[in-house]
Amino acid sequence: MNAKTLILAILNFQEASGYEIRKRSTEGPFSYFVDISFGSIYPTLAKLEADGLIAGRSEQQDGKPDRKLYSLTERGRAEFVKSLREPPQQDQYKSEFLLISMLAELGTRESLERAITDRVTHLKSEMSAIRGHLAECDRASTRWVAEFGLHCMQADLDYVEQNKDKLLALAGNRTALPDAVE
Amino acid sequence: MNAKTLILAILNFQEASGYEIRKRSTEGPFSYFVDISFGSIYPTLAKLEADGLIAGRSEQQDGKPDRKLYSLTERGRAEFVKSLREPPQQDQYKSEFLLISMLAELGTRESLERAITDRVTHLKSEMSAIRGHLAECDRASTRWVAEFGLHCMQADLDYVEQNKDKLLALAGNRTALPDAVE
DNA sequence: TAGGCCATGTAACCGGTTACATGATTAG
DNA sequence: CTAATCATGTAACCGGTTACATGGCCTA
Repeated sequence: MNAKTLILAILNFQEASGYEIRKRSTEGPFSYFVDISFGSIYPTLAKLEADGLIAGRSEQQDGKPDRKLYSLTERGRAEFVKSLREPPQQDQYKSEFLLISMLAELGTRESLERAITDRVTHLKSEMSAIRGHLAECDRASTRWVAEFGLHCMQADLDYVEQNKDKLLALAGNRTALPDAVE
Repeated sequence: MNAKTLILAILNFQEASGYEIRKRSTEGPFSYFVDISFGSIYPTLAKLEADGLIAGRSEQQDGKPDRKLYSLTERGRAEFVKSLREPPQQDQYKSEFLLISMLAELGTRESLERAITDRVTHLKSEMSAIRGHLAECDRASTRWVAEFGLHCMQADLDYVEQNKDKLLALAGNRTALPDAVE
């Protein structure tokens, strides 16, 4: 999942500036499975425009800086649709929390407790953000994805809350440590 | 989650060569939340050795090429344990499948059907791999993580299987497309 | 005999992040 | 008066991947 695809996806919905693209990639319904920063947005926009996949127009605003609104060209839309129909890459999932959990014996009760409560609060806030998107949007496919997210995060939350004591009990338990994972 | 942390985590369990580290990062119990390639393992091992966090020794094998086994030094273990006790980064999750789903109207029935069945088979094979690790390992924390993975993947699977028809029904439905996500 | 596994390593490249530069306006 | 929001962009850097080089052994 690269900047190009994400930008094309956002522009497929509506015209937007680099700044708005960033906002949507961090706050909107896309935010829970992608994320990009300014440093990759602006150069990618320039490249996509040079390639003729998007077109930009400048807009003056009063009280605010000028901005450059980009929209998909016909070619851009065609190419994007085509790419969407190809088999997707597998999901990427990276979790430092799970690494810490897998080595819970090396942690302290405090460090583990903190990691767990942080995870729980973070999950809950993500879920309420998604509920917010859900309330504002009635596109069936966006709803499908949002419900998916809620369902999976709820499962995550349930497991962590129901099993946190087991994990906490392992803190500092050095005797359980060495073993061949082979 | 970088190469350094993962390598240290693997070596914390036991001495290993670069080649074994790669295997464990793609096949072992770590595989479902991390992944690295040779191109980052070998240079990182060299750097960690230069920094005195790990120590390598060469071993001759008959019928097989020599290999270099690395193990944690005292300093390496101390630094690793310390880093484990710091609050972890939030999980990273990237999914092209969800992007495709969010734009299901632009897909074809075939492209969506394929994406779904690929996801389902992939999830099932990951889950059976985890069940395999579970059968071979009795470290409580590793089991905790494995059960967590199974629980979350099952939730993913359930949602997809129970709701795939809704998604499929949207394929090619252009009329439902334009809308402001605002 | 072809392909896969064992095993280490390098070089080119790439896709991204972080930090910086700039500057007006608005809300607290 | 300070901080945040709006807005665009660049440069340095970094962490990784892909592909290549090398080569012996084993299995189908």
